[in-house]
Amino acid sequence: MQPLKIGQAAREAGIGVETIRFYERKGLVPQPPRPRDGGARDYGGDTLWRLKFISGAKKLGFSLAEIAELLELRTAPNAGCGEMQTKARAKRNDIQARIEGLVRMRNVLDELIATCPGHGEIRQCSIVDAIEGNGTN
Amino acid sequence: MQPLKIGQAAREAGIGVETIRFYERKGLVPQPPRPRDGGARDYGGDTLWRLKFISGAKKLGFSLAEIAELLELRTAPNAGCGEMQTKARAKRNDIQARIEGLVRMRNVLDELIATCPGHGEIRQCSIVDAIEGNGTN
DNA sequence: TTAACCTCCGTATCATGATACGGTGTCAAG
DNA sequence: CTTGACACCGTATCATGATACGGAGGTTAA
Repeated sequence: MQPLKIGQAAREAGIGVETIRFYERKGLVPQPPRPRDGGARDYGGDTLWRLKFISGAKKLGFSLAEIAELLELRTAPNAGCGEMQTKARAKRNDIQARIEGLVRMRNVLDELIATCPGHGEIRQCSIVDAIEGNGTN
Repeated sequence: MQPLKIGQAAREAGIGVETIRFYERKGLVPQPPRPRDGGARDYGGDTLWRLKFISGAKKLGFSLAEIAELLELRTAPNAGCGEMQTKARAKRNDIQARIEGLVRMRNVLDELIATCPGHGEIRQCSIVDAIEGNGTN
């Protein structure tokens, strides 16, 4: 199996080459070893998997720090599944809270959209007034 | 009516004084004129309204750039309610997509937590596959 | 063999959204 | 009349998440 080069991996993960190097510097993915023959590094296998994982988690709104934690859930020493379970639970609650915040946001927007007539002058737009009220809370 | 000073306005809008100045530099709010008598600027009226609007819109997940557009809509001569509604809808769909991703993530984590025996290797945990799948899309 | 296109690496720069710092001025209470 | 709390202003710094640049070298295909 010939090496998956960084450009290839970038395309597969839907990110940029520079971004991969950035993740390496951040320690989110290990930099694959350079082959003895001096060719390009191999970004396939686990490295590609991690890149895809990061890309996916980012789309869900996780920060790189959080993604690092998620990755640790898996990378951790085989010994204790219990500790991992605890971490997973904490992360689940994190996510649940985030969902609830977003649902509230969505509901407010739904209400605004429903109330707005959708035509006429902006002066009478109920959305504008409602957003202002939202700031005071 | 005596002038609403910047500190007062900041408290009313629920933001910091430095943040107001930052918004001024960004052009999101005009800097109120300094009175001829040399006292403090008046951050009441429309300025306060804008600060509250910004604060409220931020809570709904709008970026400052988006908020600038929303504010312009209001100032525009023949701006309609329709445009405002369109933007609100777009943001709503944005948020909805994020919610759906997070719900998937939460469900996978729930499954992991339920399936995990509490001991042994974490490698078989399925949490990660779902996230990875999300990255490829 | 020469152009096009990569890899590799260090360093620099950018965008976003603030927050902090330092100095000056003003005002009001004690 | 001094102390303290602000206002005002320019500039600096921060965190996060990238993206760009420059130059050396490798690979490939016309």
